[in-house]
Amino acid sequence: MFFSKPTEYAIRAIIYLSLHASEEKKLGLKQIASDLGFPEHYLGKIMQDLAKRNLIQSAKGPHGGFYMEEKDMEISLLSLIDALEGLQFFNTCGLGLHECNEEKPCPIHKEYQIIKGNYYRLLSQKTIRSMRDDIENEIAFMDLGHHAKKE
Amino acid sequence: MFFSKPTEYAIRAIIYLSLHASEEKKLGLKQIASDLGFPEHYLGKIMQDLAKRNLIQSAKGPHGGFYMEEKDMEISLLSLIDALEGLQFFNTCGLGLHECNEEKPCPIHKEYQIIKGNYYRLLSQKTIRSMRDDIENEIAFMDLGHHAKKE
DNA sequence: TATAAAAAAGAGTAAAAGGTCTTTTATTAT
DNA sequence: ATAATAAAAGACCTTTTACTCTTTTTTATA
Repeated sequence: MFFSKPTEYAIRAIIYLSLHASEEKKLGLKQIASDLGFPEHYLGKIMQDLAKRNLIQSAKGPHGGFYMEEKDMEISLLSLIDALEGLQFFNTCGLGLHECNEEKPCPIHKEYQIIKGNYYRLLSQKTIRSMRDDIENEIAFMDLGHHAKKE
Repeated sequence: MFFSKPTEYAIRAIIYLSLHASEEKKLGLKQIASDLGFPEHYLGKIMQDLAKRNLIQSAKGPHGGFYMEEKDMEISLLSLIDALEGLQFFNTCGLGLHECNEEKPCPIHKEYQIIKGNYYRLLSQKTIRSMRDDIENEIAFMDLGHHAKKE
């Protein structure tokens, strides 16, 4: 994929929160990790990080857990990725060359720039809210697969 | 970047060979590694692997080294990557979901498929020969940067 | 005000990726 | 035949990434 495991976990956990949690119904780490099939304590640190950066909300103690405020849902995938691992990817040559630019382009420079541009656009257009809405309207899906809990 | 270090080293070394080596003028590992600034023995294994797969030619002993035959230059970046690390990338969901397909697309599925398709096309169109020609015609460049040897 | 619930924090472990060093094998030229 | 050259092979080391286990802190509520 394009980004690291922690970033993948963060993105999927955030989308999950946006769908199933609220200030009135916080979700505990244990439940999120088991529902998504992620390693609990590892996800714990990632959630901590997200909370510290104020990208999600957290509350300690009984009936505590994680949730998102409406404002948190405005964030785009791009900003999320930027916050978590930076956007160096978009400044990197497709063949790994250090000296590659418009004046001295590598053999795939032009086309690769366009592809990165399209990906950049995609990531900046998709907000947590827009993805949540698509899932709620069954335009998009995020199956839990074999991790889904019985009803 | 999109692929692993070994694949990056392989691609750049192959392009370098296509430009500077031939059956009459083989290049030794030492020179290739120092010219490109890659770790010598690590590159050695990668070259071994390429030779074993018959993607480049190698000869032991005095005046031995690596080179490419004209036929070797027909290979595309896509086939190279396929040979070195496989193409799972192109079958992977943009959000890491296991269950993501046309029927149950993830929230970025459609756009991501298009981007992957464009990247796939780029990689299959660029052959070693086409890239070598572009560099020889100064349409493209592959600077050695500070690794370049003095003339 | 004690207790239990839950996140926060920290230290340690495991696996994968990337890289080094040494020995062996094949080839060429003397 | 021998010596030199260069790739092939193998064992090992280092760093980074991914993950686990334990302890501490905060907070709601009985």
